[in-house]
Amino acid sequence: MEQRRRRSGARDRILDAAADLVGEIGAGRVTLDAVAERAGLSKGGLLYHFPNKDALLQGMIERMVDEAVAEKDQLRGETDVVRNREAYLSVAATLERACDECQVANGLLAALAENPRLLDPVRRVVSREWEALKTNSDDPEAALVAWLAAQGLSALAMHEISPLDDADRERVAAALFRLLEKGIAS
Amino acid sequence: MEQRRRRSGARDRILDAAADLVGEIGAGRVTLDAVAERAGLSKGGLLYHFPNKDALLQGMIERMVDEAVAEKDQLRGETDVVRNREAYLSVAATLERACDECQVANGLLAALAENPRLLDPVRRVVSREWEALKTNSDDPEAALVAWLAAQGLSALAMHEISPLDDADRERVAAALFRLLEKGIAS
DNA sequence: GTCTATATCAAGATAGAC
DNA sequence: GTCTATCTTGATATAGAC
Repeated sequence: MEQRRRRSGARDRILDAAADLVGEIGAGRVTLDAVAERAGLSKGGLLYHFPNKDALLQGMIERMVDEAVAEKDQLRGETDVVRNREAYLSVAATLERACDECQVANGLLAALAENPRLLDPVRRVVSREWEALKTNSDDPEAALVAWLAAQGLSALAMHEISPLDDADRERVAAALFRLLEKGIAS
Repeated sequence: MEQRRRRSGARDRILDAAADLVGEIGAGRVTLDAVAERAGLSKGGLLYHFPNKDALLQGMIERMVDEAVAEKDQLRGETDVVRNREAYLSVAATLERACDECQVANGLLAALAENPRLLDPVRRVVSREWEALKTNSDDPEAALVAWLAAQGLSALAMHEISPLDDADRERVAAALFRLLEKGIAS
């Protein structure tokens, strides 16, 4: 009974394949056939796990949101920064991710292309983060600006239009952390 | 010969219709039939102006980029802020737009869904802005952070996942302008 | 739980009339 | 410059065997 940890095996393979394909050929062009082939099973097999395309996209989004939240939570346990803590965690998590595995992007884009309502889970998380920042930050202005900048970074990377090179990224990271620590000058 | 100013009339009507539809039914579901109907002509007529769907999407993107640039240029003539001027103009333009007519969003999303390469014009403009910010700003750190935050605002609005209410928006605007004026505290 | 069909349908694109 | 066909393709989804 070793299969408690992986929810299904095939399920995750399918989601991985779908995410890859969105990145490669564009969200609007991903087909069930292609996903099935990439995941190493037939279309019939795929449709057993996800009865239709919306279910597949919904699965991508949900896994993606879960992973992003988990990432931040893990960081929460590893860091001892206390000033503007929530904003720090968000910014650090965003910078860390760096779009190596930009599945975040892929899932989002696919959802947007097919059905904007699939973004509801993302909407919820973003809303919750924003409220937390407003109420729990030591310096809300700095926290909100830094968080928005991190969102900007993430969006640019996601759409693959980011003009930042590595040096830029370091520079921005330093600036954001300084902003969170010191605030905006007065 | 009064038709110098409007490039074709029908052309713009088609682009408007396409942008509307992307917002309403999702980028991946826009069809040439639907665009033609909305624009008040037949599919054949549409295909005279845009020989295929990629050409239509390319048209949306190009018009969108042109308008954004024009908006910023107009603002350039109307404002006398000098400190971190380029960043100020970008931030102000972003805040102004506020997504009343979020065609920016629509064009982008449609392009992403169908063919990531259609974003090349956007890539160019973003890259140019970023370089300008790095070299021409009085306080590059503040300018880059503020610009990124504006990009974040824009992205959130574009994907319709923005958690900001009107009060939030004013608060953020004030913080960004203060950041550009005063810099990050040291 | 996974496979092979195949039904069904809609979309993009073409050709040629008006 | 715009229209009405029509062609062709490829995608979702179903049914039922293994």
